[in-house]
Amino acid sequence: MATFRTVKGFRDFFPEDCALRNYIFDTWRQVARRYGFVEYEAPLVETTDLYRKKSGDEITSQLFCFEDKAGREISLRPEVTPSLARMATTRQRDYKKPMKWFQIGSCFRYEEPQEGRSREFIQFNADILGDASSGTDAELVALAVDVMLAFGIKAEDFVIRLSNRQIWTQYLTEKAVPEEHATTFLSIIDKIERAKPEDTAEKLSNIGLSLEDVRAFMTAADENHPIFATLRADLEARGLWQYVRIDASIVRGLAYYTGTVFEVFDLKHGLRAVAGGGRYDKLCALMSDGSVDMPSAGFAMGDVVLGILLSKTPGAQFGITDYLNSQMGVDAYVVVADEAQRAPALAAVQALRAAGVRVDFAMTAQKVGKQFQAAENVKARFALVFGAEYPQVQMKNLVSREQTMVAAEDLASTVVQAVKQPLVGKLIA
RNA sequence: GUGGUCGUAGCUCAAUGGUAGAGCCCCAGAUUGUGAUUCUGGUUGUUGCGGGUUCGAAUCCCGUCGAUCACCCCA
Repeated sequence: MATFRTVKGFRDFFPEDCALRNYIFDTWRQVARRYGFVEYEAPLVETTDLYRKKSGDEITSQLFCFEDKAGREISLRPEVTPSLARMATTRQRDYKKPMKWFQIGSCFRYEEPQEGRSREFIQFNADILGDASSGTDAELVALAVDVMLAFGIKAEDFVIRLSNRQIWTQYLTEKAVPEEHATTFLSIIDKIERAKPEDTAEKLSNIGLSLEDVRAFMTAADENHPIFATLRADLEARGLWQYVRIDASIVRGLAYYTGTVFEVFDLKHGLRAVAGGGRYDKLCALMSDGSVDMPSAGFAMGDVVLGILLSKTPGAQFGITDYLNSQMGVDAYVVVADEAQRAPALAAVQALRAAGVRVDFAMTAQKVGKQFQAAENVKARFALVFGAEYPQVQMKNLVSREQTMVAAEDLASTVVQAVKQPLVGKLIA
């Protein structure tokens, strides 16, 4: 039994886990680049005040915080948006608007871990800064949809639940509810599907509202509500409206959202939200004490729930398998059949690697059978046998099992050509 | 932070208060120039940890740590 283990809520990434993680990263990055986003990164730690200033109680109660050796209050980042707002407000004049930025990195929240929830998780963040239009919101929803599709997660597997906080602020204005109750009210709406109706009714009556009236308003706030009109037209034109379901109970816990809000949910497994985000028009102004007013919107997708969803979605397996095959294998395994030929074999290993071929070999003397087994284990496509016949080298296709002799001087160019050929599937006897 | 369930080999699990086991995996050999199968052998445990009850504890009790579920909320 190991004496040491990972700290509660933290994960190891063994090679197979790391390969899956890299597949997720590559897919995120590829789709974001397809949308014209550029990548940035922020520090893993910030002053605790940065999070106190904006996020609201939900997040600050989960901060992974500590004092550094000089007594400064520091927190591991629970999310990246505050750092982004800090960075963007500091140097926004250096960048043309709108700024389409994305980021991939770890975040930390001190909460009770369970399935889909760990204390360190990796987020993909995509944000568009300096554009208040609903076209921006549509671009972000479209990106979220395309990311899901890129993973092989299809329309029957997920949905974007979308709303707009303004329908509720308008509602409160109509009902003459004092503004200081707005946060309380949104918190009630957030829980309305989970809490007991009588509790909800009581909380609403405390701020002068009735559950029946709120319920009726929610039902009426469907996809025909005028507040969604331009966003809907945009997404319909893209053919993506089918992925969106208007749901007025989506308000999101973070304090800074001001307009469109949405979350990505799976439809078949009852998992937690895969992604979430929305419009935060006032955040940059808040973070810069009013000197930079930059309306913005964005969303984040976490690797943990996404990973669970990928493992449970049959259609997502092809992409993973392809990626793992391309990333985990090597092109050629050099077999040293005769130790007298180790020197030229090593020279060939280095020459092949210099030519861009992925090569592995037995670093100590091994029986030929062992070396072929090792070639199989590392998923090599070709075996290159250095033996008594050198300077002829035997080249064996480990899939088709065909063998040919190649002159040592032609080996690099021959292998380079061979690995470009499409894979021939293994025949099933 | 609160409550429920659980914790045995690297993994999946067995062992009714009475000597801690199996399968898989891994390593070596059978097999000295070809991948599979098979066979043989081998490593692996302070039964999460610490106390307690008992002649005797993997088993019962308490605590603690961890996993998981619910609350909370969300990536």
